[in-house]
Amino acid sequence: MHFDKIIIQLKARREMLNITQEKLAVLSGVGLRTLKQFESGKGNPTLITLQKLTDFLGMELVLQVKK
Amino acid sequence: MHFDKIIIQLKARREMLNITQEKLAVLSGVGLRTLKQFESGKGNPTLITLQKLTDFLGMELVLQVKK
DNA sequence: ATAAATAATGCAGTATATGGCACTATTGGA
DNA sequence: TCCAATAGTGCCATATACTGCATTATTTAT
Repeated sequence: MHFDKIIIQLKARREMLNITQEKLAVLSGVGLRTLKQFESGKGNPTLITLQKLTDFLGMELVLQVKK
Repeated sequence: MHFDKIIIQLKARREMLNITQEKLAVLSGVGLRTLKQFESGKGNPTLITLQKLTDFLGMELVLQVKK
């Protein structure tokens, strides 16, 4: 997939915080099905969906020029 | 909007490279209408759409822990 | 001031993301 | 090994992103 890195990072962060997919889904306001699809590499979330997740996890999406 | 920053950065990068929306749309493989909606603050692009744009612009979306 | 280039918007069809539910698969601990 | 918790998947309805086309608005250069 194109965004393996983002998936892995988000998953790692969630696990580091000891939060299940179910909790993250509820607390971030993202559907459980949507989160599952994203974390398992299927799915193509919208920016808003992604931001709901990263917000709750204390993360942010940053756009930067490739070096 | 939630992602003003990303929009501004992308737009700035496009203009710095002297590329019109039309060219960027064609060359990145994103529909012109989609790009316009995004840059004008309407719209909620998917990750794939966003990556088509950032790829062409030599940029990348990075996920990081907020400080 | 005018013309040309570029950007924004309305409309509408198609594709797909979202989300719930039920079920299966996998993982982790006793 | 067995059970409970967690994660993955199929189905499917609804919402919405993606897109082209035509049109209008705005910006830029002459």
